[in-house]
Amino acid sequence: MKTKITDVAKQAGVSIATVSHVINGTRHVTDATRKKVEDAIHILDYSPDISARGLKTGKKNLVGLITPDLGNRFFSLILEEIEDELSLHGYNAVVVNTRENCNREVSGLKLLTSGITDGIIIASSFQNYRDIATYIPKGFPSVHIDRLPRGYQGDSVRVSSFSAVKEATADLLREGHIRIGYIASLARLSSTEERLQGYECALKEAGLSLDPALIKQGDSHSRSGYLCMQQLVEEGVRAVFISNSLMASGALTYLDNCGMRIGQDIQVASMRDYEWHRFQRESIRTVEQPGREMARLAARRILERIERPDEAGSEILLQATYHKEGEHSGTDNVFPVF
Amino acid sequence: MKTKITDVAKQAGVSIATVSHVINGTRHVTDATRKKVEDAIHILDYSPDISARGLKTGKKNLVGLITPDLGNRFFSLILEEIEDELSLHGYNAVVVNTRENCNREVSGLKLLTSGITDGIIIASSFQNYRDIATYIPKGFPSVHIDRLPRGYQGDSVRVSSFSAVKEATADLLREGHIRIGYIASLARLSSTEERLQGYECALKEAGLSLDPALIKQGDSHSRSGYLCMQQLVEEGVRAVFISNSLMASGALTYLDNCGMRIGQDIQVASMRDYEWHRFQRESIRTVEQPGREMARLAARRILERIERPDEAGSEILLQATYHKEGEHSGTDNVFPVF
DNA sequence: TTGTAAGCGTTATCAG
DNA sequence: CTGATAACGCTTACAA
Repeated sequence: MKTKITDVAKQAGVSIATVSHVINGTRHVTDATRKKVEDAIHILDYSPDISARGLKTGKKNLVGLITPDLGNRFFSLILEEIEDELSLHGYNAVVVNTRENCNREVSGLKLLTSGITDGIIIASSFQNYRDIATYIPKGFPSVHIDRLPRGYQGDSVRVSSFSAVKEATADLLREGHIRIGYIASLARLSSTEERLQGYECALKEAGLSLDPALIKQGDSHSRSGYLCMQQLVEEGVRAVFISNSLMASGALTYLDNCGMRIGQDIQVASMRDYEWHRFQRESIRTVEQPGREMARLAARRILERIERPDEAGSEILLQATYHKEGEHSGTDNVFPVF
Repeated sequence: MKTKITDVAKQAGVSIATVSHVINGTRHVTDATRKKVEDAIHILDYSPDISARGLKTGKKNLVGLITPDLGNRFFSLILEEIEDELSLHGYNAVVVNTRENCNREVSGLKLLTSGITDGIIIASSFQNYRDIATYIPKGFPSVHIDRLPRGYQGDSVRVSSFSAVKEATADLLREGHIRIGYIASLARLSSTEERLQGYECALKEAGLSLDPALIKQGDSHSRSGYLCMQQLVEEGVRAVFISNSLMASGALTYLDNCGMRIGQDIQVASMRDYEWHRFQRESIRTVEQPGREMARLAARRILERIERPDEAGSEILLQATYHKEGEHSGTDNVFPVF
């Protein structure tokens, strides 16, 4: 049996109110009684039931985080950054990992919105907001991060990669590549769509038409990067854009395996979601996302919303940046994250 | 304002007891009233406050997970496996990421043991159990995984690498290597200690004395793997054992950078905590941990303990296995996890 | 300076 | 078959 506040009160010979007040420092008590209470707490190893406290006060000092893939360094990095920012303000964070599975996302959502947290930060796997809207109580503090389900109106923080991807593609075109392969990430995500549009727009402006055979649909994991790259090489492609780092890892593995030299036999451009040594060591052009900044902003935003739930939400939009080889930011980190 | 059970009762024109009972299917109601209640729930978008429910019932259907490093694929893999097993039994999982920081571990422990979960699974960063014992209420269902703080007596699941590491080291010795480098992981962990003992034991049995200069202390991250490997190479070492995969990644990066060929210029043996393509493609000997199995067992054990809190806890001990090059298990996965 | 008691949103035990 | 009501462990007026 876990000890409760009444046990402490009995042990200390005071009322439960007094115990509560010394714990929370919420009114003055004499040094003598304070000591008695503190001793009792120590003897009984008491710690308050935060669930009961939350029920009474409506405050939990906890924010929930729903992330699609903790095995992806991009998201675990975001998680770490959010944790840091929240703990600066006395909040804890708990995570639910959905693995891009919509059912798991729904059950995580139900869990985190039904009384244990003050608010949530979510990177949703859903394409349309209406499919999850039911599970987020109206007015419940929440900010969407990285991905924006269609139709969502409230708080969000994301980074636009459109311009940077377009620039990267244009750069490859400028060097004379006509047939540029594209490895796309999970189809239903807003980020996926936007990056692809950057690619398409660059082609269009160069007066080229889209070749569907050069656009391969991956699933954001390294395995699909490998397979898509294989197909593209068989198509005879000599330049490629890869729309996330995990798939880039798989793609590079394929190129290694078949002996193609990056920067020589084939030109590679890729999203760079996090520090990774191969990006430093090889001739890879990258589109960098300010992931940490996005995370910080999301954390601050959820805290604002928890404090002022009635204010209207809004979107924060950051920009990704294009880097030619050797121009990576954060080059102090030449070590693989992995 | 979140809708509560009284709102639903009012809307449906029944008592709150009835609402509760249709939600939980805990007594018979006529189809007519059931319908009224269900409609009301739907209209109002009601979902029960699990915190209040937990307060009343003492059941949360939630287990907390405390993990030291979600950026390490070893742990995110364990997390995924635990999630799967728990959800099979109707439980959810929430994670707290400590990043090997003892303060964060303590605050996570306080959070998860004080009313929101039914039990916890923890991979602790503490060396001695007494330093966290205060924060785990006596009798609170908990199982330790992967690492065993000194003095802990209850439920735990871990894998012993002693024999396998010894075997790996002996193998290198057998091939004529006398000066075998060792890159150790975080010093305070039981797993670190045990692996090092495997190495030392092999040397001793070969009649060799320990050379402290060949044992480098890392911190379990890839960066330290890089640096330690650099030092060892400067020591003139031509064979090395690396005691976790993350550090192996860093170490291999160093070897790449200075042009040393693995399996030729230097022999590498390493813990293999998860599937990783370089282990498949290069001449690296590995000591494999059954991480997924460990996770499954831990999940089942915590469920048992939640159901029967009074039974005595016990230790489950798995064995790591030594593999020479090309003998890796799970070779269907030739893709990098990363 | 301290204690009593109401109430947070549920479930469960009674009656009806 | 359904409705009042006590209780879960806590915080917080309100009293003393």
